[in-house]
Amino acid sequence: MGKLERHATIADVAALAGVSVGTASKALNGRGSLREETRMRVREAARQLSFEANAGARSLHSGRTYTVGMITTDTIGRFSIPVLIGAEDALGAGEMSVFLCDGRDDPIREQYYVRTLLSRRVDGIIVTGRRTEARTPIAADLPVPVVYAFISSADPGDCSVVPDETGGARKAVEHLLAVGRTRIAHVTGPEHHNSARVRAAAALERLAQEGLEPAAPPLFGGWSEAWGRQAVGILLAGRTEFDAVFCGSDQIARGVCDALRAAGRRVPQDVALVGFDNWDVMTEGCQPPLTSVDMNLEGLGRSAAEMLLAAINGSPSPGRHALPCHLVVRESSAVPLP
Amino acid sequence: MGKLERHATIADVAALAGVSVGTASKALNGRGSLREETRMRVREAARQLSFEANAGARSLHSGRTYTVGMITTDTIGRFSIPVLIGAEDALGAGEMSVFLCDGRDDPIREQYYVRTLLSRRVDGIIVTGRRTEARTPIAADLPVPVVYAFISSADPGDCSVVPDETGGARKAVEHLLAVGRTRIAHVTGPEHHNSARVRAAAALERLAQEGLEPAAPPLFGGWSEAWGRQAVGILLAGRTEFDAVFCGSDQIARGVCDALRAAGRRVPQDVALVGFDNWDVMTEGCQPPLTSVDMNLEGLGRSAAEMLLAAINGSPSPGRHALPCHLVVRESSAVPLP
DNA sequence: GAAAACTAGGAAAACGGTTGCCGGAAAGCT
DNA sequence: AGCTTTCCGGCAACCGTTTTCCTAGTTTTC
Repeated sequence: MGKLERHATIADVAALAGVSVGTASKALNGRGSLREETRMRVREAARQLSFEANAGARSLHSGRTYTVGMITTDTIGRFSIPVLIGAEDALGAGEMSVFLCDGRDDPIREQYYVRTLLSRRVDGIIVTGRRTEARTPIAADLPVPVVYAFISSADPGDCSVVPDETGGARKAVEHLLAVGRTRIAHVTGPEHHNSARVRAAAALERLAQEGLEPAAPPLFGGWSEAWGRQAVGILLAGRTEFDAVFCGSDQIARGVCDALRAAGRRVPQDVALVGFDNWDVMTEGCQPPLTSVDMNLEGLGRSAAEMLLAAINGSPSPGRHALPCHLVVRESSAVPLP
Repeated sequence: MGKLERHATIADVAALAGVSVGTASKALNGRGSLREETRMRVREAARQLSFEANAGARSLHSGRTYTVGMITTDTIGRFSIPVLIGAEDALGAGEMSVFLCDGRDDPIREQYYVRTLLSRRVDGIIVTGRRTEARTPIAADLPVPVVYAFISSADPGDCSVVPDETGGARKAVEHLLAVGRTRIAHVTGPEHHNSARVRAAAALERLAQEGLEPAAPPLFGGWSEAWGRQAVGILLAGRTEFDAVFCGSDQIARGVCDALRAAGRRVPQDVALVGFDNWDVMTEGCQPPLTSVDMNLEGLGRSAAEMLLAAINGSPSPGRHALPCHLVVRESSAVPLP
């Protein structure tokens, strides 16, 4: 299996087909007026040399590279990946290639990437990250459009696409109410984490709307299973009874589930359980399978990419766009048999 | 926050500095012989216009683009991501940018990506994927070097970097032997899956080396927790006793752990448990924390990137390179107190 | 049968950089 | 003063494509 020595150029193709370079270009791009026979001859020559036009040279002329940069603020993680996949998919369909840049929470590294992307003349940039918090804009006065996905920009003039976590939390509570639960507790991540606060606030508000109090003040802790287990201890030690727990993440929910079972409470008969993220590993591993809020991250990535493409074509969509979450109901919150 | 209209060109810089284009280029790249004063003047002009040399135009001349393509055979998943991160890191250090391409198990899509990457004149390509199986080469006679990471190429002349799963499985068994277990069972994924077969074979072989039989024939099933739980049922129903289970994945191990506890067997006192993958979500979520084999995927990605860089610079490393796995010991296999 | 109207394809100028070569000016030497 | 050397920096070619303009040849038209 030899290695082809070098890439064929259009000059090679032209020579082989016995035409000028310009004519070869026209033949391959369907421009100009050429005899069909000539066109075929050139195409055949190109095929024979497995010619692929040099995209760099081409974009030199067109001013567009058909590439975009994707920068992750923090690390490429569980949340940024679906966003990334969705975006890659939508962009690939538009014949655009994606530069991957892992920011690693390092501002220096991030700025280096921004410069690199600009020198590569990307047509646009997507910024994403692990959390939904608003962040300072990646740079001021960039010559290309930028879209923030999942994470959002602190500048309201920038285009950000985020999940509607408030709506998602509300849906979770509404579902628990619909299956007849009224003594609902909330266990979630650290209070300094934006998502934890937003989801907790939305849950409380929705309960208040029904004239209900939560079964306990929201329990802020970590995003781990261990915290979920620990939180159950706290709930059981408290005086008030509870018939449902809405958790800020699936991992917490799983911990809660395991601890409840260990304490002899049945899920969902005694306690209904709803998680957040709809992460298959957790929802399927949980016994019983876990009801959860899905943020549709892949769709979010896709939307972000579409907005970026629109912006590149001159129709920006500034502002913060919140995409709906939806609830996926499974056995952990199924109505108990009468 | 306005938008800069267009990228400054070196001609703009030259004009502002009052020198010719060629001189400007030399000043910025430290070539030629120029007065220090001139150099500074040009640099200042470049800074003022926030000039970034057009990488496409530049590579037109140098013949190198300082980009590589990363194609995932199947989907961007739990295994390909660390590989990808490692590779991106190593390449970024070498000032190379990465094109991300998600093959999605679709050969058409894959071929499209190969063509695109070639037209973008990448300096090399890394192919990765979800499984370690050998795959047919991505294409014959490519004009750029290719390295397969995690997945491997069926052509032994290609460069592949893979984890030494055999060694990893052996280490797991050796560890169980070292903590005094002799009646060891093996629960793993589907038999048609390469990793399942390789790991099982290595485990059996290592046992045989001690003159031992497994506590039961290897149990092939799925990679899920559910299968792990189910497998415990099978083991308990069998006649032979067992004092350890080596699992083909952490998810299986976790299922096994939960089911053992539910059946009243203590981990690690009654049964020691070792998983595979060292996936934090599982090893930490498990009660007790899970001992597991780590394939060092990030390091693998890094190695692959380094080999690719070497190949680009003219020193290819053909063949299949197996990188060592290591065992991370946690409580699930701790020696029981005497 | 000549002028007008097409048609097919070539020549050359971009696009944005890099680099080898060369010439002019200043400085050093006799 | 005249010659050589050194130092700066400009000129132009080149990288691979696209596109505009133009010309020569072929048809059509009256």
